[in-house]
Amino acid sequence: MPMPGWAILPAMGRTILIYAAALAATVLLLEWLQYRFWARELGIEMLVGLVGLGCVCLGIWVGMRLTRRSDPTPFTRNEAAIRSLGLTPRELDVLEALVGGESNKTMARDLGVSPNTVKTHLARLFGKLDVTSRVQAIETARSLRLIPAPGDSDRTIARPDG
Amino acid sequence: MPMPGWAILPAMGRTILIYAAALAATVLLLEWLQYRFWARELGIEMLVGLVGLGCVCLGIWVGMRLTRRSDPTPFTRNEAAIRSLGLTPRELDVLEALVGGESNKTMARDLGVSPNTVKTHLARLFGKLDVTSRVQAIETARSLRLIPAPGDSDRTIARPDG
DNA sequence: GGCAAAATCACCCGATCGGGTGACGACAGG
DNA sequence: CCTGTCGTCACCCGATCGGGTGATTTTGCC
Repeated sequence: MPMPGWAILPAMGRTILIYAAALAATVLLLEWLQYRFWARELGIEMLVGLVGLGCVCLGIWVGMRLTRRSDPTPFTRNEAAIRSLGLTPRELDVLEALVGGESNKTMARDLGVSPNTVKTHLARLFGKLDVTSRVQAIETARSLRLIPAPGDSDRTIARPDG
Repeated sequence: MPMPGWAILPAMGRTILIYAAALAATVLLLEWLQYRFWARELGIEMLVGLVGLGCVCLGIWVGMRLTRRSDPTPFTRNEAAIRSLGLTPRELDVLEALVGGESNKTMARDLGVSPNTVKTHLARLFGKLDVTSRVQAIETARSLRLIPAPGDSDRTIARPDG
């Protein structure tokens, strides 16, 4: 389910409603039970302690739900920026191949075209992104969400020692 | 404060201790107060409700503290990888300058050295990272957590001794 | 059919990069 | 004292890059 951005506040509101309902139900339940049996059996202190413990657990659960991030960030490509920059599909292919750090010759082989073609696409890409080097093109493209940044889609964990 | 890795669990333990102490203090406070005044004045239901409300707030606070800890990912530089690769401090400076996408000449001016020196550092960097291009060096360095990735917090944790 | 955009490829040329080698001074450690 | 590491700089040289121009074919659209 896509879950658009405006849904987060209603989601939190629903959580708060659930919490309020649970609290009210607990209070009602206690009001119904307490006078009859437990107040005399356990004593007021123990009863209050149990209520407090239960409410603390409930609060922890609520607090965790409130701060839980919906963070995975599946990386939606910025189509608006692509259109406003006038990037063609082939130029995007070259841009995606660029992040591999390969040479123009290798990218040309991977894309099935001539190195000269890759050079042409790259030149137009540099002009449209207003950069002068491959690294700057990658940085700019990532900041514009044209290509996924490391950590967006797949998380590469480093191993400290070999 | 360097805050070594083992300190995170004691930090959570401290939070739990604070929560336990607050709960105990609340219970003791109530035990001291309730019999004298409020139990007769407000009635048991209101008292239990107030206790529950307070404990829910306390629980929410605890829950938020427990989950907010691990979120920001402040990018701790992988010192182990730096040592295992044998990267020198100056090579790391060149590596950090590399992500700007500038030419060797510009990096040399920024670092206050000759372009030939930058070339030498870059050559050794490429050899140690086992790459052949600037882009690959940046990608590898990011995957090894040698330099911050675009998604990470841009605030670098202090280097140990400079 | 005509037109415009896109994609492809070629060529030239200067600047830069990447690899390799050698050298010199500083500095720590055995 | 000697050795190793680090940082600095220089030179050569081939490969690559980046910029520019021009041309052809394909594609889609009016």
